[in-house]
Amino acid sequence: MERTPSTGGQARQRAAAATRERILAAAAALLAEYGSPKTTIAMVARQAGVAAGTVYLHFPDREALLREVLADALSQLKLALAEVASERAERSAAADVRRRTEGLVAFAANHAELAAVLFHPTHLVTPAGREALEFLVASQAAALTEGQARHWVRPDLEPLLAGRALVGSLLQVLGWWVDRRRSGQIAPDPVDVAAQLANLRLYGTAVRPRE
Amino acid sequence: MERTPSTGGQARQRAAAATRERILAAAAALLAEYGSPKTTIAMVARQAGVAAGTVYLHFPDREALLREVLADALSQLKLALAEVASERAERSAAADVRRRTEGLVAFAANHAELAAVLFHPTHLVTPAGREALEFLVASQAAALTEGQARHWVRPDLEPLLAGRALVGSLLQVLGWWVDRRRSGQIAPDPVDVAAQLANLRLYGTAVRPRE
Amino acid sequence: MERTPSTGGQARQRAAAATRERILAAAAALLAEYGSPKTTIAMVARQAGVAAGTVYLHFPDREALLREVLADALSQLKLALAEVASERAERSAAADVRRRTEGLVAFAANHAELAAVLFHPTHLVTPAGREALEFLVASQAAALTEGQARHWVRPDLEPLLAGRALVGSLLQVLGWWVDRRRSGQIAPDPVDVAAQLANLRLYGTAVRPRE
Amino acid sequence: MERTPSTGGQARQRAAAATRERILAAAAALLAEYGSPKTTIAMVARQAGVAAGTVYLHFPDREALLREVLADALSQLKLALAEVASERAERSAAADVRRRTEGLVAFAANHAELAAVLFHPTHLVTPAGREALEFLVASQAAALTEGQARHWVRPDLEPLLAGRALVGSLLQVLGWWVDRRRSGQIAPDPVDVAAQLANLRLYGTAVRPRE
DNA sequence: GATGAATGAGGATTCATTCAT
DNA sequence: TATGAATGAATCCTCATTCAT
Repeated sequence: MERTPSTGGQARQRAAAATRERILAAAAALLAEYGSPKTTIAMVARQAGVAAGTVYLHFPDREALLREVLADALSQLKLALAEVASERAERSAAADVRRRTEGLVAFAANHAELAAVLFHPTHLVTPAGREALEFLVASQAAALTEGQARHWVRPDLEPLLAGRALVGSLLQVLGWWVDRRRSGQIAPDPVDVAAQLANLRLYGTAVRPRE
Repeated sequence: MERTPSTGGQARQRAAAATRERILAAAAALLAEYGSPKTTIAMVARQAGVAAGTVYLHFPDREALLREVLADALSQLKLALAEVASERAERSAAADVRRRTEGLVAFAANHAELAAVLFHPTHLVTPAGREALEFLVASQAAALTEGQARHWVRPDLEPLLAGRALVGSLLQVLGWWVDRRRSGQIAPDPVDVAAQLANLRLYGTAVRPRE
Repeated sequence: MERTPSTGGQARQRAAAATRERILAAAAALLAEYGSPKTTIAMVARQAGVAAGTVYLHFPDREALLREVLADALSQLKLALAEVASERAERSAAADVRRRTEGLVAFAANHAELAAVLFHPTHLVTPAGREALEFLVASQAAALTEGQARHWVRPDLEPLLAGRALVGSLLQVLGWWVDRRRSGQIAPDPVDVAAQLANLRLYGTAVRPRE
Repeated sequence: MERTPSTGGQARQRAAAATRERILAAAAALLAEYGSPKTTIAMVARQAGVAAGTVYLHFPDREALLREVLADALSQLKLALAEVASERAERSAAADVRRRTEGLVAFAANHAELAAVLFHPTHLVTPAGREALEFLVASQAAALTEGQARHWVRPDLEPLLAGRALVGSLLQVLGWWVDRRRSGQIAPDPVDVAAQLANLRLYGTAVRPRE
């Protein structure tokens, strides 16, 4: 799928890699802003300061470029989530959920562009976008299943279905939140967003009897 | 020099209206399947069994056709939801949420195509799609606000944020569910879907202390 | 080229003739305003208060309709000019030129729409428009030739060339003048226009030695 | 992220410029022959020996291409007229008019295609064509005004009106003349055309008392 | 590796013309 | 006669992709 550049001079290799990165960065910026259907190769090339043909030196076609941007974003997200997950700490169920939600919100805050790409609706219909979505669903489902094993999560929940619902709310809210922040509109504080999402996830909307 | 054309030709009027409907139906089917960017006028015309030019006899442009399909779908959804809402009955908070969720799932089941159009991610970036989304968010937020007034809903929830989260889960789950059903894959029972969504919404994922 | 309507009821025939006239009038109005390339059959039909198909009942095609509008306008012009020409009066050369020029300006003033159609640049490239032009050239040339015979017109002038030049100035000035009047802009007085055109034609621009 | 593209590839630049010129030339040829409404981009591309899309590489749209052809033709005309005007010579009024008229005729003879474009009736309704026309009217009017100041031109002439009339005859005669020459028909000698036009302009059609 | 001009297959839209009612 | 919905060829323009330099 990718092409290994010729084995010649290392400086050239490095330069080529840099070009490749510039193209990816340019594509990410445009995809975050406009979504896939409205982002043309010409736009990407211009933004990257590169000729249109150069894009095809580094990616076989438009589709592959898009896929790679999304894959990169997804792996960054995985990285961020893994970091949170790996935190060594005894945590209560609720604290764990809160911590993970904060991690997700932090990712959206710190990698706003990647988040905007990942959560852009038009990308959910591409293979790579769908893959990202399904990864999130799967990990949420896994978390729920594990939670059920530990009696943190209600046993009547269908992990796959509930996981998908949770991902839906996360994508929707974070996508909206990131867009607002990126476009300079007022947006709730990250701490609040995380708290709201975590509470909603843990306890739903209903008042709890005697809590 | 102007003259109002005679109103005659009712058969023709009916035929024209039928053509218009065929075009709308064809567009709905294709939009549900492929989303807006991949649905061309030529495809719509072929599916409707008319010439390409005919589409422009009934709609000023592609955009207007898309808008109308989405608007139709949205108004059908509103209709379905209003019906549920108008049911005269003393309902508990939980029963009310369940009933409304069932109504939504029923809409998705009975108007699978419209639901698929409405929930197709690519449509959320169009004006009409965004309108549909914001309508849902607003009505969820309103429901939450009212619930807070009646002490059904936890007062710490931010209605707009939580409403958006709820819409996210509904769109995600119902979109996925409708797609599976439409493509003939196995999909959970409507009753289960509604129950899961309602429970998740009411109580979240955590086990409830002594319930 | 034309079609004789069926021999049936006379009332119907009269109605049909009226429709035909309405179409011609509508076409004239639009051609005067927009010129041929921007005037569509749909526009003509709407303006005439008639269905698009009806136009084809009275004219074999767009081209024929255009041709007839132009032909009508030309024959009106011929009529107006013939009237002036037929005035029984002993006239000096100069008076004759002035009278004829006044006649042309009067036509432009009184039949502004026909004049606008006739003088619209885009019509000069159609067969009918070219015919109108060539008619004017021929009659100017004839007038010049006659003038030469009577020693009113300088013998060194090439009638065909000079006639074309005269037509050029008439079309250009009257076209401009009619447009201004039709669009409500300030425009010189008809008397002035005629006087200027006649003087220019008779004596050119140079001051005359001892006049 | 932006980067100024290297300026290299002079050969390519030259080739691109050549393509651009080929397109302009093709457009000029077709516009001269058929006028704007009948000249399609496909025709231009075919005539230029390029693909249709290539045209849009060099011109933003059809309109811009047309505008540029007309602007080029106009500037060539201005150049030719300026050359004549700048000739250092003591000239009598009549000699001056003759010289200028000869200059115009020479332009029509030497740049037949450009002249045909410029004088094609359908172009007079485009913004660029109108601009060309108004430029000519303005310069004729200016010449007349100056002539009046020097007592070469009759004081009773309205410069703007007379200027327009003169332009009308020039366009009409030269347009006709160029067309004949371009289509291989017999056409008067340039010297004769210039002489006739100049005489007509100076003295009109009437015999002059004692000349 | 990089360039960017060139390509051409679509895609949206218009409009003269036809024809069943 | 009149209608007006339907047709489809023609036109403008876009954009992913190629390739000679």
